[in-house]
Amino acid sequence: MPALPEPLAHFLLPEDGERPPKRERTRRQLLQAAVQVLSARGLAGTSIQEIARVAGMAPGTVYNHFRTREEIFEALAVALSTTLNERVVQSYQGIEDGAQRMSIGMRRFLWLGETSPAWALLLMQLSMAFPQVIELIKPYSLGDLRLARSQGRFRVADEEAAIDMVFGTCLRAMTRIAEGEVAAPQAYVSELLQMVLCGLGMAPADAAEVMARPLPPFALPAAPLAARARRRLA
Amino acid sequence: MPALPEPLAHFLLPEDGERPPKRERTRRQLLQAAVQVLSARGLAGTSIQEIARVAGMAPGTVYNHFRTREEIFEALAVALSTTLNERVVQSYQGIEDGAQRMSIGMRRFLWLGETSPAWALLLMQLSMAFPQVIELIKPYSLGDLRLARSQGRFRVADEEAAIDMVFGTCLRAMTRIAEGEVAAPQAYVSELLQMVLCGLGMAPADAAEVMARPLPPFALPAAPLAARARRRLA
Amino acid sequence: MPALPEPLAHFLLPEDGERPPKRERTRRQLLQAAVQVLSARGLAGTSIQEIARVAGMAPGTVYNHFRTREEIFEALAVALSTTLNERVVQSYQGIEDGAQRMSIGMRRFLWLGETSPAWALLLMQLSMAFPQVIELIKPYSLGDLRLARSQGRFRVADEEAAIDMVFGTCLRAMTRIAEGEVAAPQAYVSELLQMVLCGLGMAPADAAEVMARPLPPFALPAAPLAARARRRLA
Amino acid sequence: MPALPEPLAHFLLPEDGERPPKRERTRRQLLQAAVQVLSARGLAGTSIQEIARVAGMAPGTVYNHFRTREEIFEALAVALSTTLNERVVQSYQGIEDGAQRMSIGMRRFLWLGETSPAWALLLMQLSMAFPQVIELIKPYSLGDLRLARSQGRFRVADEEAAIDMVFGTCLRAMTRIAEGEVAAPQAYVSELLQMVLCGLGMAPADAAEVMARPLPPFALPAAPLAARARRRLA
DNA sequence: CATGAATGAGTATTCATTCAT
DNA sequence: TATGAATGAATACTCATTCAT
Repeated sequence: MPALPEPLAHFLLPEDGERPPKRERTRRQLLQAAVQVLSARGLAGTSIQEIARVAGMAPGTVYNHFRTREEIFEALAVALSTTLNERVVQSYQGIEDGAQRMSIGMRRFLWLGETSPAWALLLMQLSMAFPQVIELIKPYSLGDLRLARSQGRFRVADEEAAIDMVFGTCLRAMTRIAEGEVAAPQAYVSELLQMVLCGLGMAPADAAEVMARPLPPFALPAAPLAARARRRLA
Repeated sequence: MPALPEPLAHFLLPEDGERPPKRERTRRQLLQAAVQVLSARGLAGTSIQEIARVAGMAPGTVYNHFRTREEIFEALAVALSTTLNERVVQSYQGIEDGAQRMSIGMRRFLWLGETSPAWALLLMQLSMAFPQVIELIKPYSLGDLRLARSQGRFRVADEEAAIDMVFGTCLRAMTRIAEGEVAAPQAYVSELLQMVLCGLGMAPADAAEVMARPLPPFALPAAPLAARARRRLA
Repeated sequence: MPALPEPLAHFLLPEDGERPPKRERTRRQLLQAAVQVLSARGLAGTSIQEIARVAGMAPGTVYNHFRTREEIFEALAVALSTTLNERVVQSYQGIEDGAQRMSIGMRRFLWLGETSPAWALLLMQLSMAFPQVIELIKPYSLGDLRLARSQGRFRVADEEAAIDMVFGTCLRAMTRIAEGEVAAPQAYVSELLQMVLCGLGMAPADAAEVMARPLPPFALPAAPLAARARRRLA
Repeated sequence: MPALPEPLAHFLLPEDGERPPKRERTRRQLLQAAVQVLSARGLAGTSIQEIARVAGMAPGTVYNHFRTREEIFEALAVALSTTLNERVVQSYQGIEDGAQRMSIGMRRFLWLGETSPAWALLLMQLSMAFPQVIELIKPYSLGDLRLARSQGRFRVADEEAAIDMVFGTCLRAMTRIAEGEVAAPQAYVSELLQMVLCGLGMAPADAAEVMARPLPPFALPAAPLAARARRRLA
């Protein structure tokens, strides 16, 4: 399975210089194995025994970390969604324009479909089975939506409907991109998101201007304090 | 399982006055049973044996009509999608305005989520597993989109992206409505589709006006000639 | 399936100019279909439904002709064995030397393995499941064996053992030839049967001499009287 | 199922004083159960579920030891053939005369048909489905054949044909004996093998002399060193 | 904690046979 | 006689989960 783009790649790996306790290490190995099998076989086709086999462990071991088959997938769904979320939000930390913040979120999301189709499809699979995947992202989108509205950038009558349009469009577009059905993803994304922004009440010119701004880089998170301290000593 | 609204209810039933041959009758009973089980247990949880049991038949009988487990679901997906499609298109037969045609399609679709949540969720399940469900509808949407564009009602740069926004939004909205997560579906649908129409390039006022027009009735299809003739004789 | 050599080919076909009643014709079609399926799938893998399908009939029809699955195979076994037997015996009708008669029987048998491997393997399959295949041939072999003994050509202490050596050797050799494991069947058969004849008490020189005599032609049977009569009228 | 004669009986049992690990014990229990069911129902009629039932285990357990239905039968075929082979070869270890070695092999083989008909028939069944059964024995027979030839005892033109006569005759004779069709097996075997030896080029008197020599005892193998040591300590 | 053998209910699918038409 | 839809028991194989070691 092709690696995730850097800022996401480590969501299952120990932080730099970090050496998590064995229990945690085993758990991550299992989740990594689950990713592999899920990508290859799909949710329904993924068995505990194969996850264990891929992780190089005995089937029984899985149950020392997860009470149930479902629990593995759910843990994975939450971890993946949370990490993606964190990184995206962090990438537009300094930006004040609600419309731009939201456009960045959507662009980053669709960018994942283009650069890591396997991961994107995995995320889609999990989002269907585990609503948390989306529920975890929603608050951030809603925050940006309200910000943009208060700034007079969006003109939205029904927040709920707006969020549904945003997520519905992005989920579908991500799938189509990841499945290789979109010939020129860059242009496609640009046009698609301009339409969405217009739907949210922006004038076409403003939407185009927002989409023309550069996408801020997608950085690694600052290492947690403890890890940073340890690294300094080494 | 609550009945489908009238114009759809008969997609598995014999036409009025029709008495299909036994083979066809059994096939429909099986599909009906499949609907029940699918709704209750979900795609992955639906076994051939339970379909047979619900249909009051032996497991082997299923294989006189479908070569494979998949084939049942696929047949159901296609039948459901096709019927819905036919009825919707028929309901706006006389209407010339592309924007209105498209808005009617979307409204009718979401209306199904409201009036027949179980059926709507079934359709969603099937649409994930069988792309045909959507591919069968696409050409009609695309036709209306182009019509509206040629009439100067829509201003769309990328047809593909536009279609994805339409379908993505409607699929997600339909699910949320069917799952009862939307408090006031009427208003929600109105606002949602106005946003979509704006995204497709309409001015807010025009979008509002289109959405204000009445939804044409959803009629039973004219019976096929042969059936009508037979009925007249009876 | 490659045709059987002429004198055997017609064991499932109507005699020349013959037009058997429909019942008989259907029965033969079923047996022919059974041959095809058996050759392709083996005894255990042959289903009634496929025989019917290959014969272009409904499964139920089979049961108008055979009470049971077994019965088809048995009928086929007996028919095939009987026909082969008849033709072989007929081919050495005029020959008086018991040793030669027996050698001809064995040669003809192995010749089938070489010229019609598929049929030979079918015959082997059937002979394992239906002892009749062999029991039908035995009396003829035994007759020839006794003749040769009374002529002082064979020196055999135990008839039963002799017959078992003959059949055991021929059955195994036929299989190996039919499966293509024998590089030079002609020489192989010659050496093999010389050994068998020596085992039956002949001197090597006599055995060689018998095997050097030409194999009499394998002719079509004289048509049965009734058929001949009918043909003359036509 | 009647026990196998001693030297063969243990091919599924732990060596004396041995206590194999659990996995191995279970595997042998499964093979033993397979023997029972195969003998009673035949190859085609033997189901995994019945093997498991007879072994007192759950059906799934079988698949922890054999990947496939076939694999059980094959494992059994190989184990049975190998053990028989080993014991026979060992029983004529010190004998130098190739003709005698070969005659002992054949006699022992047919003796199994007489003393353990059920096992013999099982072996026949397996030998039809799994050529390995015979292929494993062939090299030894071929070795003896060549030895006898080099000693001037056999006069054989075609090794391949000779081996086929030997195996063909023995397989058929074994079946007939095991099925109780032979009234006086001792005499029968003696006459049969004299014929075979004559076929291989011996003079009748020599063949009779070889067959008159006593059959060497059929001993248990020397226990492996480790096992012997352990036993001494106990 | 990790192991991995064992479990046993569950699954899709096949197929000989019956029987109403 | 032929049909072919229906039957329903049978079967190989899977897999989440348990538990003794």
